[in-house]
Amino acid sequence: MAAHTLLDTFLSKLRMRDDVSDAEARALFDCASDDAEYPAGADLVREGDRPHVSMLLLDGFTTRYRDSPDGSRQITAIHVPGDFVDLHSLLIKEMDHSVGALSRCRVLHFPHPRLVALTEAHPHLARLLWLMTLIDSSIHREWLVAASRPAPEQVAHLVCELFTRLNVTGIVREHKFHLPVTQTELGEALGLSAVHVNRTLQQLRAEGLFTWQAQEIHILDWDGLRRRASFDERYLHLVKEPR
Amino acid sequence: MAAHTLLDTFLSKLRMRDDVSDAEARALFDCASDDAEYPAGADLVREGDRPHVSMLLLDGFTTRYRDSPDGSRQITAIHVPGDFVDLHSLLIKEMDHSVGALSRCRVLHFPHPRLVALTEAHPHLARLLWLMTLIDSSIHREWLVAASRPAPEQVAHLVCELFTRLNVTGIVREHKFHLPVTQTELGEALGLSAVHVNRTLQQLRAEGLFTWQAQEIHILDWDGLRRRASFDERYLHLVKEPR
DNA sequence: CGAACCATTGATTCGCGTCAAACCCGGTGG
DNA sequence: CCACCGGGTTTGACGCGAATCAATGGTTCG
Repeated sequence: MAAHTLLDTFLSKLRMRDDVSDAEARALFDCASDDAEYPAGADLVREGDRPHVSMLLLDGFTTRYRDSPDGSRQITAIHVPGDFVDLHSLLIKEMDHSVGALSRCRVLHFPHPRLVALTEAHPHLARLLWLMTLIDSSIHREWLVAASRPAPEQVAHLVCELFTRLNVTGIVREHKFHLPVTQTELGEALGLSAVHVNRTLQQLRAEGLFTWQAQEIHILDWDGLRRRASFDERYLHLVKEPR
Repeated sequence: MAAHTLLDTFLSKLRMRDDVSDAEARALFDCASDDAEYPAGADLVREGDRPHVSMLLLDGFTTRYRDSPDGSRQITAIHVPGDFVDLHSLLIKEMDHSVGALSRCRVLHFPHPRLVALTEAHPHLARLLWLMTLIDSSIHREWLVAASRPAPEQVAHLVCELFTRLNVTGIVREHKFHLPVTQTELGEALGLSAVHVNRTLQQLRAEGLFTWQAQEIHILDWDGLRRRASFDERYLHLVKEPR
């Protein structure tokens, strides 16, 4: 599949938030250069790097994370196909965290000079890219809110979020989707130990809300899960309006 | 003091990250409309609002927060003089959290239509505004990392962050600064109970790192505090370079 | 067929929440 | 001037959620 076919996923995410003219879409496509592939476990960017391209995730899953000197890792974000994984490096310049591949994944490069030129030529499109980073920020806030709630709520909330975000990409079918995240990694994202994650998953399974086996999530009771997680998708801003 | 004198604080924050031409500074100044004042405890914006202006904090302290149905409150950010408290509402449109005043505070209004025009006329300035929201995002990530560490580290880290951010504004003198935050609010920011915050503060005081009495923070041992908090200010991106 | 990784389970410990009460303070009003 | 009050701080007792330590299966893979 050609890279710019997959770019459509990103475009559709933009178009869920505002109209994007054909000219803008073309300018965006023209902005991409080559693509690259990484095996599971590889780092796409590392803390301290000064990338000269931003990467759009075409296929696979990635995390943003920070390692502590004591060996623990905190995952601060999970990215799904169609997300920009490090658009912020365009302006932040020096990475303050790393981006790692959860699965084999493919990315499309957007050289920074071209992106800068894009913001000059297409201010509206620039605002939409800005918006996408603002939504990332909103997700961070939501994780902060969730962080001080009991483990079952946290896990349920993350499942709700990923389900909702993946629904947009067409990856979900029949309330089932693949998520290449181990229980250890889930713990790193939520600030829980792998042991406790395991017990929490068992509990939620027993409640009949969803199953999570062999990296395959099956949501059995969406409304119940939403309630369990106090999930309110407004923070994802899946609303189309002039920006 | 005239409002645009205080706007200089914001300008100096921008200029710590990149050059800002006089023309750009003037365009920014012209973008402001009127100012407003709020008493401590008031909300500047509420979840669900659709503001038509963004507010620059001239004086005082504010929080971003979300209230849960069970009555608990989670503070996701603290803003200090010279910060934009809701620049993101420019593109996010519908607020997904509230902004409350920790102290009496004064803000300067920036009507959204003018800001949009600004992004069209001054792409570089637009990128700098974007950058400021990216730094907010970076702070969120740092809080996420800190959230899964023991209480004393968390508190120490927040003190380090605020000290560093306030240093830029000239509010700090002799390693002392005023911070209108109660122990309850500190708990709401860190996801700790007020009781535990109290005991944690006592412990840190006993360690001789800093004192926090009557909303006055006095840092006694900056290097020790940094070490205790594993504080690395790189995430605040206080570096000047072309953006 | 071991090595490595992941999921699972049990036992124990500990950080932190919760509940409850006392204390300290500046502000208010009789 | 003192009784009163409310918000914030402080202390103590108690219990729970989650970390830690340690060990056992299950799988995949070289």
